[in-house]
Amino acid sequence: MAEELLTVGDVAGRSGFATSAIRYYEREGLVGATRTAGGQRRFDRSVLRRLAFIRAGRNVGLTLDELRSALDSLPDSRTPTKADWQRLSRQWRTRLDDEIAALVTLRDGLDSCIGCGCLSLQHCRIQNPGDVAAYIGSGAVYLPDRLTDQRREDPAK
Amino acid sequence: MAEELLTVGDVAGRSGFATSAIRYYEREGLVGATRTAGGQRRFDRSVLRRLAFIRAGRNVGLTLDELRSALDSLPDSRTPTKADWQRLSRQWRTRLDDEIAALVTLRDGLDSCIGCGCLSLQHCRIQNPGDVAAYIGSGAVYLPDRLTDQRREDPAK
DNA sequence: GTAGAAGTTGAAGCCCCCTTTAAGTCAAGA
DNA sequence: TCTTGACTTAAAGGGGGCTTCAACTTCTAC
Repeated sequence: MAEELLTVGDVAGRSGFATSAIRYYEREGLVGATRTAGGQRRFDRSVLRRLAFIRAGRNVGLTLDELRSALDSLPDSRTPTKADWQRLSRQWRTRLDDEIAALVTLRDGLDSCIGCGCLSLQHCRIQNPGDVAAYIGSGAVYLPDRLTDQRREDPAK
Repeated sequence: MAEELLTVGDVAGRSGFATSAIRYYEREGLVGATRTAGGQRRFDRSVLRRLAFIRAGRNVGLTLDELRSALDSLPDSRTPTKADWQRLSRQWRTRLDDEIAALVTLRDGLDSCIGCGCLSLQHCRIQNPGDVAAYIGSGAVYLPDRLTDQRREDPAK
């Protein structure tokens, strides 16, 4: 018997993403799908791993663009191995380290602000955390709201 | 002679905010302004301190709603003192501590993920950082892009 | 064969925080 | 007085990441 394929609904149920999100990811080229004769999407199980990667990456603060690039770097010719996934997620560690360092710098600056109460536009470190910005670099960096929004949408509703 | 009042352009030059942002903040009730007979805004110098507070707060990740609430808690009857500003910004310290703790938890989870390469939807800690979400609470929490976007817009352009 | 659940599309909407644009009005120096 | 730069407004736009809607079509269990 052939491999069983999954519908969007199946994928939604197993991944925790809404069907609309999964369709959006397909449109955006983050996941692939075949079609039935009638035009409905059918997904290989391997999409679940990609979606797991996407969810984890979003939690770390990566944009869909970055995730697409990362996923595009996976080999076409063979099923990605554990080592492939490790290679991609290892970079996140650095990213988180940088974000943490940025926040610590900001907090330390804030401490001195609280002490002086100045909020000076010229001097206050919380006003001008240039070193923080430089540390972080130019990419979009943020602690994702997703983190505060962990309740997965109910697929039964 | 009476106190000199500032135009939006003056305020923009001194605060580093764009004039459009300052007008927006006035519409949203974060800062006040009087009007000339001709309908132009005139700002008291005290607006600069409020804007400094707003910029710092945005850097820490507060929304304009939260900043409005904070600013509304300042006494109407007298000029806010250093102690008033300190009271408000002291809360940010806790907030940053929480954000840092959340990121550290996430990073530690990621370490184990890199180790196992699983990205399991059921088990992976980076997939389900429920403890992190619980720690942070329900408010919107994020490391603002603003931090990565520190170059102030040129008021002369 | 058919009901009804689940799938399809494109377009529009949302949220937050502003920026941009268009079409004009005001203020201040020469 | 006149010129010119700065100001005014309402309305629309943008970006990221989806969600929602309307109006169908397809699939599957009975």
